Amino acid sequence: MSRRHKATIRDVATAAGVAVGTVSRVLNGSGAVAPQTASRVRQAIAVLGFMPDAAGRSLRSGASRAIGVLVPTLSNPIFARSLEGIERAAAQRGFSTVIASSGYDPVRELDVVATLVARGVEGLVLTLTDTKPDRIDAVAGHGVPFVLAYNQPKPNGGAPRFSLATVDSRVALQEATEQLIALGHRRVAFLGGAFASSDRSRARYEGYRAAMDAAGLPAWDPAEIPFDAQDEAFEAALGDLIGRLVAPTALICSNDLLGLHAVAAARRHGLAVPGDLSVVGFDGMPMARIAEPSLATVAQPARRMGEAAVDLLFGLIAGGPPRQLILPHTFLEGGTLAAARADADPLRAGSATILGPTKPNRSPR
Amino acid sequence: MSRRHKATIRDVATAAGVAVGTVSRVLNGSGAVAPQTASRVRQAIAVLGFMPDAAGRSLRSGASRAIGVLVPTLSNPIFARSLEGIERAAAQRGFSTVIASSGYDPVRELDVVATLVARGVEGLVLTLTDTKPDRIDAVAGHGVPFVLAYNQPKPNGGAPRFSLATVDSRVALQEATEQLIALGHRRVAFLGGAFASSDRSRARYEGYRAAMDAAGLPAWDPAEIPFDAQDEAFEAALGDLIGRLVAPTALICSNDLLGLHAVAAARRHGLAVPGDLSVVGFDGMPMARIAEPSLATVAQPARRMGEAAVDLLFGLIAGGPPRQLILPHTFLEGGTLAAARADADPLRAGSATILGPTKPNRSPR
DNA sequence: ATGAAAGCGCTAACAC
DNA sequence: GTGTTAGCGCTTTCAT
Repeated sequence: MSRRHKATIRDVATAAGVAVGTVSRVLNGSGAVAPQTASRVRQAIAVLGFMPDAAGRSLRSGASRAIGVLVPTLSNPIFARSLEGIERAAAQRGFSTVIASSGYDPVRELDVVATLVARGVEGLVLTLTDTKPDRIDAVAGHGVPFVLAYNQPKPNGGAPRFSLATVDSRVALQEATEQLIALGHRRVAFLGGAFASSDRSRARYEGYRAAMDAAGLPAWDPAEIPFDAQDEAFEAALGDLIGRLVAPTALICSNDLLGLHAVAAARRHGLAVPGDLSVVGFDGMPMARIAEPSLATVAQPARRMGEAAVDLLFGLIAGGPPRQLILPHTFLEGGTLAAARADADPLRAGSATILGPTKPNRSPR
Repeated sequence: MSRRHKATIRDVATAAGVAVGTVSRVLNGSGAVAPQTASRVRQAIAVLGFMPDAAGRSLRSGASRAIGVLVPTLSNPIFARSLEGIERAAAQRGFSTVIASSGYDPVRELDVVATLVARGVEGLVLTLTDTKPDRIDAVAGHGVPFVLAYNQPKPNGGAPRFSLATVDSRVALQEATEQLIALGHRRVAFLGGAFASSDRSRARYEGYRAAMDAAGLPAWDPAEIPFDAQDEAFEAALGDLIGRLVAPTALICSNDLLGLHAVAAARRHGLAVPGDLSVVGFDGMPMARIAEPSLATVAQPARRMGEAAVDLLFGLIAGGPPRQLILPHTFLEGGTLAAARADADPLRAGSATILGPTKPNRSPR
C-alpha cells in the first residue's frame, strides 16, 4: 500500500494509454469522455493510488478547494464547536479548512488573514476582534470572499456590504437583563471580555444598559476582563464588584466561561449563588448546563452558526450577494437564577470608600 | 489598501528593476544579495503588498509550509486545546495548519489522512481511533512524516517506528484507581468511551484493571459509551451501573466530559457525590476544576502536548529519527473524592436480577 | 471524443 | 551578485 514516489497525472495517462488532458477531464467531470475510456482511466488511478496534487491544481485553476478560518482562541469551547461545524460543512463540499487564531490581538489578526489569503484560500470565515469599517475594508481589500461569524458590527441601513452569521447579542442580553429585573433585581452588574478585543462583549453591554435604562435603573460601568489573562484578572474584577459597598444582587457575564468563574469566585467570597447573587452567562456551553447549579444563560447555536457561515460563504463564492443571517438565541433558565431577596442589605461594612453604580456616558478607556 | 489583482513576483521584479530570481532570493534568504538591492526589493514588495503565492511555491519546491492535523472531535475541549498548541507552534515556524476531524470513525479517518496528504502537507499530527500496526502502516505508507498525539499504542521493544507525544494513560489510571482503593473503595466501576474508537479509553481501562487485580479486588466490565451519542447513551450506561444490586461506591471515567456527566446523572438518581459515589475523571479540563464539587482527575498538559507533537514533527521533517515522548500527568484531588462509607449497603432493592462485578478475561466485543 | 501544448507563480540550477 | 530559464502538476484552450 506504500508508494515511494507519488504518482502524477502523467503516470496515470501513460498507464491508461491516454493523454493527460483526458485524465483531467475524468477527474473533474469536465468535457465529455467515452465511458470506456473513462473506466480505463479510473482503473489506472486506482492501481496507482493517484491523488491529484493540490498545489498543481490550485496554481493552474486558482481553485485551492480550501477555506480559511480565523478564531480568537480555541480555548473557548464556543469557538471550537463553531469550527467543528465549519470544518464539517466545508469537508462536505470537498474543501479543506485552514485554521488560525488571533489570540484576540487586533494586529496579529490582520497578519493572519493576509497569511491565509496568501495560502490561496477561496474564502474566509472570520471572527474579528473589531468590526469598524476600516477593519472590514482591510479584510475586503484582499478580494477574497469572507463571512463574519459571531461579530456584532453596527448595523448600517441598506444592502449589506458583507456576509455575516451571528446572533443578536444586544437584544439577547437586553432580554436576559429584563428577566433579572422581573425577578426583582435592581443592582445588576456587568462583567465582560475587553471591549477592545470583542465587539460581542460591547454589544452585550449595550443590551444590558438598554434594559437597565428602560427600567429606570442605574447601569453600572462594565467590568472588562482582558482575554489574555482571564483567570487572574477575573479574580481582581470580581473582587472589585463584590467589594463595592452597594454590591450587586445579580451579575451578567458576557460569556459562560466568565459566568462559571464568577459562580466559583462568588462562592469563595462566601456568597451563596443564587441566594446572594444571581448569575447569567452567554453561549449555552453544554458544560455550563450540567454544572450544579446549572448556569442560566443565553444559548446560541454554535455549531449551526459555523455551518451557516459556510453556507453563506459558498453563496459568495458562487457569485451571490452578501447576506446577513441572524440566528435565533434562547434564554435558558438555570439554578444560578433566583428572585432578589427583599432583605438584601444595600450597605456592607469593610470598605473605606463608598462606591455605587455609575452611568457612564461612554465605556472607559 | 485594496489591490485588484494580486501582485506576482514578476511585478515586484519589474518595480524594483531586478530579475525575478533576485526577488526570490530576498524572499527566502537564499543566495547572496547586495544589501542595497535587497532593500530596493523589499521596498517594492511593501509598495505592491506582495505576498508569495503558496501554490506556486509549493509546486516548485515541494515545501507547502503547511501541516495537517486530525482530531477525533473538536467538541472535546481537550482536543481543541491541543490543537491550539499545535497551531501556535506551527505558526511560529511559519507553517499553516490544515485541520480535519474523524468523528471517531475509523474509515473516515484514513480518507481524511489521504486528503490531507493530497493537499501537500509536509507533516501530520494525528490522534487515531486505533493504533494497530496495520493502521499505522496505512498512515506511514503516504511517506509523509507524522506524529501521534494522545494515542496509546502497545509498546514494542526496540527503536520506535514512529513519533508519539502522549501521557501514559495506563499508569495514570492505575495510580488513580490506587487512590480510590486507598480511600477504602472496593466496588469501583469504570466508564469509558468505546474502545473501538479510542485506544486511550482501552489503555485507561487496563490501568484500572491492573490496580484492581493488584489489590485483589474484582474488576468490573467496562461500561463503554459510543462517542457519537455520548449524552444519551451515557444516561443508559450510568443507569445500568447504578441499577446493579451491588452498586459501585466509586466510578472512574475515561475523560472529564464523562466524569462531569456522571456527577450530574448520579445526582439526578438521588446519589450524593461524593457521599454515595466518588467520581474520578481524566484530562484536567479547566472547567471541571471550577465545578462544584471540583472533579478529581488525572490532568494532562493538552496544550503542551500539541506543542510537543509539533516539535517532534519538525524533528522528523528535518530528517531526525522517530521519538516517543511521554509527558507527565498529575493526579488532582477534588471534591468528588471521599472515603468509602463503612456503612455502605451492598444490597439495594428494586432490581430483579443480581448483578455484581465481573472479571472479564478479555474486554467484550 | 481525444491529443497537444501553453502556462499558472514560483524556486533552483546555471550562466555571466 | 545578478540575470535567465526550465519546469514542478495540473487545467484548459485549441486542434483534430
